[in-house]
Amino acid sequence: MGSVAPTEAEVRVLDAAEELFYARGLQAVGMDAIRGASGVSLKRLYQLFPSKDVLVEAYLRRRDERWRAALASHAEALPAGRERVLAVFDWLERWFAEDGFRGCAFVNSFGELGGVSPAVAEAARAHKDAFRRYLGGLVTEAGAPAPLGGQIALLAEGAIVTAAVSGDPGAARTAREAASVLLAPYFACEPR
Amino acid sequence: MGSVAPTEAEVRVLDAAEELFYARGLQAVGMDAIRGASGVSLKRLYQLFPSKDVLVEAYLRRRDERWRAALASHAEALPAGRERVLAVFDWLERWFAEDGFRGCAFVNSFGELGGVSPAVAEAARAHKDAFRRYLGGLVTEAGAPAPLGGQIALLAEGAIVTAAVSGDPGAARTAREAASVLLAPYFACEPR
DNA sequence: CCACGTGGAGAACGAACGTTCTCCACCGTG
DNA sequence: CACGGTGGAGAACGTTCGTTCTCCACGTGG
Repeated sequence: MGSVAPTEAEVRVLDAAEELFYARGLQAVGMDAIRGASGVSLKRLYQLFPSKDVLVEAYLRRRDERWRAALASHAEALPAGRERVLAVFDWLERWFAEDGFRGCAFVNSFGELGGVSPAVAEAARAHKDAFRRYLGGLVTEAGAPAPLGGQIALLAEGAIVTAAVSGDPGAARTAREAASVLLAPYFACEPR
Repeated sequence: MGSVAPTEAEVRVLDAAEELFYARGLQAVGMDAIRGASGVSLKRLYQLFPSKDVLVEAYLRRRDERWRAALASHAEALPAGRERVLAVFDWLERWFAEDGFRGCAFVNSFGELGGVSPAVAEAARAHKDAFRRYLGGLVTEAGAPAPLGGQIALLAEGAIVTAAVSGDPGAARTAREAASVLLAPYFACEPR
C-alpha cells in the first residue's frame, strides 16, 4: 500500500485541488484553475495525474487519511473512556468554526457525483465506514455496548450536515449533549 | 404566495427534472435529457422555465413541499405524543428502502452547488430549517422540552446521510432507538 | 558550436452543454 | 385557397472544459 514520497509539485497540486474542490465542488473546478492555484504547468499536472478523475480520487484519498488522523490525534490526547468519546464532538465543533467549513467533503462529493461515479460513491462509503468503526472502537473501549457506537455516529453525521447547511457550529454541542445522555447509563456515577 | 395551476407540460417537466436531478445530480443532467424524459419540446421548456437555474429552483421548491407534506401526513396519522415523534423514523426507514433512494436532495444539491450558488444554498438551509422546526413542534407537543427537538433532528439527519452513503436503511432503526432513549425520561412509565 | 532532451506557456482540439434560431407542418378563419 | 399564428424537431451558436499539441527557451554532453 505504499505511496512513494510525493514530489513537491504533487503536494502543491493536491493542496490546490483540495482547497478548490472542497470550496466549490468537483465539477465547478476546472483543471485550469488547479494549474493556476498550484503554479504547476498543465503538462506536468497531467504527468502527475493522468486525468481529472484520478486527481479527484487522490484528493479524496488524502483528505480521508488526514481527516481521520487529525480526529484520532485529538481524541487520543484523552484517556480511553467516556471523555474520549465526547472529545470527538469538541473536535467537530472546532472544525465547524473554521473559515471555509462547508461540511463533509465525502458527503458533498457523494451528493455531486455519487449517482454517476462508482469510484466517488465508494470513496464516500469507505470513509464513513472507517469513521463509524473508529467511533465504535472508542465506545467499546470505554466499556459501553457496541451498538451505541452506531447511535453516536449518527449524531456526529447529523451535526456535520447541520452545521454545514445551517452554518451553525453549535450543532456540535447539541450532538455532544445527546451523546452524553446516551452514554450516561454506562457511567452512572461520574460527574459532568 | 400562490402559484397558478400548473399546466400539464409543467408537471411533466418537473417530474422529469426531479427524477433525473435526484438520481444523477444537477450538473450531470442537461436540458436535453429533461426534454427527452418529459417529451416537452425545448422551445416550450424554455417558455416554462427560462433557464436551467430557474428549473433547478422549481425542482427544489416542489420537492421541499412534497417531502414535508408526506412526512406530516404520515406522522399525523398518529396522536400527538411520543409515538408521533418516533413515527418520523419509521417514515424515514420506508423512504430509505425505496428504489433509487440517494439521500436528501437538498444535502446533495448543497454539496454540489452550495459553494457556488447562493440560491441552492438558501434552498437547502430553508428546507432543513423547516424540518427542524417541524420536529421541534412534534417534540414540544409531546410534552418534552424543546431542545430535545434539535437532538432528534440530528439523529434524523445522520440517519439520512448514513443510509444514503452506506446504502443501509437500518440507519433509521438505529436512530429511532436512540431517539427513544432520549425521549424516555419524559415518558417514564409508558411501555415499548 | 551543435545535437538533444526537458519543461513551461499557452494555443488548439473535440466534446458537451445552455440557449437561441430556423424551418416546417398544422390548424382555424376569411 | 390564402394567411397568420402556434408549436415541434432539431440545427446552430457560443462557451466551457478536459486533454493534447506546438513552439520555444534552456541547460547538458560532445
